[in-house]
Amino acid sequence: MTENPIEDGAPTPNATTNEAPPEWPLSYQLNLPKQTAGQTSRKPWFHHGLYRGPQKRPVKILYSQTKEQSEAIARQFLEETVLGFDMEWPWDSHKRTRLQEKVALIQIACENKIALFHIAMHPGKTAGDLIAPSLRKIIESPDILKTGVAILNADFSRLVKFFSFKPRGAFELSHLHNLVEYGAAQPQLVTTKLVKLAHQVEHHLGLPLFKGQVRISDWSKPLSPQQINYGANDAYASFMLFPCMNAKRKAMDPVPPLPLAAETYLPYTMPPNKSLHLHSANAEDAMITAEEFFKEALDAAEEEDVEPTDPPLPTHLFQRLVQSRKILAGLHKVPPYVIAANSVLEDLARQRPTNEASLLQVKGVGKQKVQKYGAEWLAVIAKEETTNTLQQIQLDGNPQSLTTPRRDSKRRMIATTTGGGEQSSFSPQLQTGLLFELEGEVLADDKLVANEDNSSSDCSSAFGTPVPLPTASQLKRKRHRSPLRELDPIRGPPQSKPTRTTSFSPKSQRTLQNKIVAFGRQVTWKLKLKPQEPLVSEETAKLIVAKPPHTSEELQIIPGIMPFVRACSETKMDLLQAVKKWIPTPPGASA
DNA sequence: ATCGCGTGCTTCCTGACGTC
DNA sequence: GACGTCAGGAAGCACGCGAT
Repeated sequence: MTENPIEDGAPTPNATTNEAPPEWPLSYQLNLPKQTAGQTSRKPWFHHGLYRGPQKRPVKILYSQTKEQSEAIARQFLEETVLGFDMEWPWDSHKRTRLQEKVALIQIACENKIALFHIAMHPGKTAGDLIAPSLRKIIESPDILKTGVAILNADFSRLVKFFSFKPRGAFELSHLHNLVEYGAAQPQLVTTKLVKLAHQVEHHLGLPLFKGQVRISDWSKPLSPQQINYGANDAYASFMLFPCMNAKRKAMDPVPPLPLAAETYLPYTMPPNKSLHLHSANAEDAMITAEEFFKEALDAAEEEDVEPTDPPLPTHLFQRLVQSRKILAGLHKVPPYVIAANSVLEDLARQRPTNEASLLQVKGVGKQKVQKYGAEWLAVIAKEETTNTLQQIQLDGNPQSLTTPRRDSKRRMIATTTGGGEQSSFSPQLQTGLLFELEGEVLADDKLVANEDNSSSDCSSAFGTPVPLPTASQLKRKRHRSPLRELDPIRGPPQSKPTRTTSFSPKSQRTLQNKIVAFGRQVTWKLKLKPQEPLVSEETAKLIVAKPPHTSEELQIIPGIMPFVRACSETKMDLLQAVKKWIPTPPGASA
């Protein structure tokens, strides 16, 4: 049995922050076999057989070839509130005439069992002959959500067209996927757009879903083991995705309501790409669009926020940019205003872009400006950042305290669990979904969710977004340093450790910086996908030398370091070890 | 008023992708 | 295989911007 999806309380735009990580919501969990030493690790395909319940009970498969068997099996599902749902039919069913060949197989799944109703084998000529009453009841009940991809326009439309059923409770998984994936960060993307089941399974359940030729095999004959596996898998995946994504939804801030059943507002034909409709918390309205919901939430959050939205203008950096504009104007023999308007320089100073991509985000800066003046602007900004950071490290040894508040910080604070759009350095746990931890001894082992390159060996990839790096153990450490903890108004920021700064001669510093940059190049060569920009900038190298990290925590708080850290992990090159080798821990310093 | 630029919009086309 | 959707690129055009 699963929880009732509707019974999670009336969501409000001002829902409080969910600090506690959501737990895997089911008693049946992924149970991968332990890897032995030296064994090549590779992700297995998603398979219902990989899940185990209490006392290691496997998922049962119930297969019916007659209406009577179907009735007995269907009755076992009548008390469920959510069922994975799928149907199969011969790919050339439009050429066939028998009703059994219009809908050959109906699959439903709950947490502990999967039913395969092989309609093609049922004798009879009418819908009443073929479909057991309890199965029809399940299909037509609005209180039993049937979850699947394209369930309305593919599966349910067939049941309407050929069986004259009135199916209800079609829960389109793509809708929930879009909701938890984009949420408040990009509400315009929270639409009814369909997303492949295989994509969703890999994304949320962490394992690839096999889709071979069996999909278009003949479902009208007795099923082969491959067909049974395929049919059972699709339905079970459709079921598993719901509680998984629903847990992510409940972890969002604000908590959006569940999407409405698809048939309540969408046609049975291929749905247009429109804004997702959600259950409304307002008793007067039955529904609210996702865009409206997040707009209300944002407005409410901004009303509470009394601080000005624009950060103060960093006048020193602005003056530097003005000087730089003069020089550029001289070089290009154009008036300064052609290089950039004052407002553009102000935005540059406020937003402090660090690469060409972020330069392009600045209003008034396009490809041509980036090409002509981008390098100069980036250099001015980087120089200013380095000067500031070094000064700050000398003052308090905490480079993180320098993070400039961004214009859209509020929007990011109400971002989603897995977040589309730009990732915020304020909320690493939200980007990766790694706050989703699985229970159980097997899943608690970092090494068990296999991956070809071992780069995503974190257990939570089976529930969060499978983001390769940093590893789960690194992120667990990070969790203890959660930004929420650091911003906690009651407990206040954690006590900073005694700072260690280095006192190398300028020449030694330069040598060490060069070593770090060269290390970055080695890592780049090993990467399969080469980054467009150097993994480690001179500024970052300077910061490493200025305050050498001795733990991964210290390493990860260095501004701009994370792409480098990820690439090192991916290529199995130990950055921390290298730094320690070049810059040994001074005596008496605590790691 | 002028200039050069960025931006946004529309239209058309193509190919990829989605379902079974 | 059939059918439909959608994203992205290219091209052209209009408009707004800000310093002089």
